[in-house]
Amino acid sequence: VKTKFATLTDVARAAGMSRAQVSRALRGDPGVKETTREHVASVAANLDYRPNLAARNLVSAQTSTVGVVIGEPYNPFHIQLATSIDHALAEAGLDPVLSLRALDDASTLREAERFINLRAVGAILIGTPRDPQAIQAMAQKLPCVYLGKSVDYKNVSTIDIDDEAATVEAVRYLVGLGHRRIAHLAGSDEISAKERTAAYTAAMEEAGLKPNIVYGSHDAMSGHRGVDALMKGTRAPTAIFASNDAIAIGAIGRLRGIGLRVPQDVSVIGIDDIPAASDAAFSLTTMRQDSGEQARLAVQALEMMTANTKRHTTKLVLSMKMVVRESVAPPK
Amino acid sequence: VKTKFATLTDVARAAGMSRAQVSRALRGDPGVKETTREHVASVAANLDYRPNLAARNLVSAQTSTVGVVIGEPYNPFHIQLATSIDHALAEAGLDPVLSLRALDDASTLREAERFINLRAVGAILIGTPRDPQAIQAMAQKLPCVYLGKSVDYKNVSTIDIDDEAATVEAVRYLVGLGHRRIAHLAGSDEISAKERTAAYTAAMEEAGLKPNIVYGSHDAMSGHRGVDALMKGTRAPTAIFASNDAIAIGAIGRLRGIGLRVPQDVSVIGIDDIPAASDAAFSLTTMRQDSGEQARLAVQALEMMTANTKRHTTKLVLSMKMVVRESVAPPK
DNA sequence: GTGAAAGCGCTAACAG
DNA sequence: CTGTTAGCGCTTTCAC
Repeated sequence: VKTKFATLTDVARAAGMSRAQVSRALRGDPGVKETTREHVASVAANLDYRPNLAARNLVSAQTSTVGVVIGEPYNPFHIQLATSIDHALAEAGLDPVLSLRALDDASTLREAERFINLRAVGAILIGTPRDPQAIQAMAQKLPCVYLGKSVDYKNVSTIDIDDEAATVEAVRYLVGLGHRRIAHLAGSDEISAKERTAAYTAAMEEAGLKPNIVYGSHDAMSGHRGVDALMKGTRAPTAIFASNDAIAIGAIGRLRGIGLRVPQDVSVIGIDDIPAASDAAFSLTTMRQDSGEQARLAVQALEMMTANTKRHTTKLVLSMKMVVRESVAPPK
Repeated sequence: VKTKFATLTDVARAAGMSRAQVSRALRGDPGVKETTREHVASVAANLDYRPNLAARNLVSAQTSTVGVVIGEPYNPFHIQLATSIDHALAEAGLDPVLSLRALDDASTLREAERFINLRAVGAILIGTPRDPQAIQAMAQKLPCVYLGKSVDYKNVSTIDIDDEAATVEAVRYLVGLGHRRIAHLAGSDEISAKERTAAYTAAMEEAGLKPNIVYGSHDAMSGHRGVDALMKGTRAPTAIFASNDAIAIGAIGRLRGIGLRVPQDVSVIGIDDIPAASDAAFSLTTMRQDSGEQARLAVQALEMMTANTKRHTTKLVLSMKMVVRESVAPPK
């Protein structure tokens, strides 16, 4: 049975006062007597009143909706970020509308369309789209905050990670421990992956060491395969710097699979600090990205863009902190 | 700069006709001359017109919004389901509003609240909440379809999986291959996990075999630990029936880690058929849950509930199909 | 096929 | 502190 909802008018009548005052009372507007507010609240509860968001948005010409696009739904770190953003948004009184549809050209535009029709105040984009033009197009239509590595978009606020610094720190750490043969399990053509690979190469050369790179993608399977490629060579590494934690975890699994111990035989270090990294089974040493902080900054950046009349874009670069666990040791 | 959007009135004026007709033209209403429609479309495009969904929903007193709650965001199968539902909904002309907030008492109610205020036509719930009361409460407020194992909720359509049949099929398959020592890596207290464990026990006893169960949870780490528990015993199993693929994959990784080959030394079978299961690195034999079909049926069930005046609930039980890959072999 | 009129449920001035 | 008055942008009868 399609139930009709009680309207403000119903509540006003039942409470014996004007709709305007009821509206104010319900929204916690300052100019309402405390007793009135309580009375209204109880009447509304009795009637099971539900504010109609459509009406509210229509008349106030603004919403509290923020579109959130998850670039790689199967990437645990993206889910973690999305969850953090969800909370950060809620704290700011904003309502996320999530999208799982990957950021390719067509679907991005379609999602943008939807956000616009919803009159969303803006969008937060997680992850690297293949096509920078798609996000650029989206940014033309509503304030966008991009989380993750990106080219220098115009009109887009970005929360970047200092991949280079993190990579250098990781490599130097391994070098400092005495490792000489440090291999790199790289991602593919995401910008962050490329930067990490470049920084790795530079750091190795700086230390007078020869880079050893196996390309793959940012998932566990890739780590698995990467180890196979690495270990059949004549100069097997004593340490592996993985482009992210998923790869690192896949690599650890595979190393053990072929009878190698971590870290006694091979050390492994990753980037991200996904939930699984801290699990005792892996105890992965890694460079932590603070998803909570990124989320908070993203929401803040969005608010800056919407508050001012002139869209004030933010460009931030966050650094990562090393989390030392048990997957790294000096070489034998 | 906060841009104002063009309204229907603007388009109507520019097109030299009434708002009503423009509205019909834009929405593809039948009673509009073809030339008119084209004209309106081009004028609207020129003005970069965006229909205001709030206004539309308000006046038509209905939305195309469907709330979708993901119970376990870190469970790849849930993400897969959510993605399928996303597509199925889009095909039905409905708009998903996703929620990552787990289904505990408080947040469920809060999400329900939000869906109601949005005047969503219904909700699709993925996964097993700890608290059945929360979902029951949600169902009282809007049509709900529950995906996954559940108690027999009233007023909730459910798309169930035949865990028992799938389990029995898996166990019999192993028995048929000659396995006698078949262990079970169980989940925890999710209903589906319990059912699988119960069916496993029954199937083992039916075959005159002694059950061997290690409890854990539905993730890869649990498989890892489960293997450790299993293999240090005196009667190590020749086959493992895992309560889901995540566990199975964790188990395979760990088996290899301790020098055991899969399937030569130990066979492993799972349930779900998550993306990683088909990866060459695991090649996991498993019982497939068809997420696409589940999604389609869920949307269909929702439509049945909203179409009829009396909410017609659906209770479906889907069976799984075995996908034979390379993680299972006869015992040595 | 097309237009005119009448609101949907709510908030935002503006008065008191 | 509270009420009155106007609509927000759109769809929907109901005419023509």
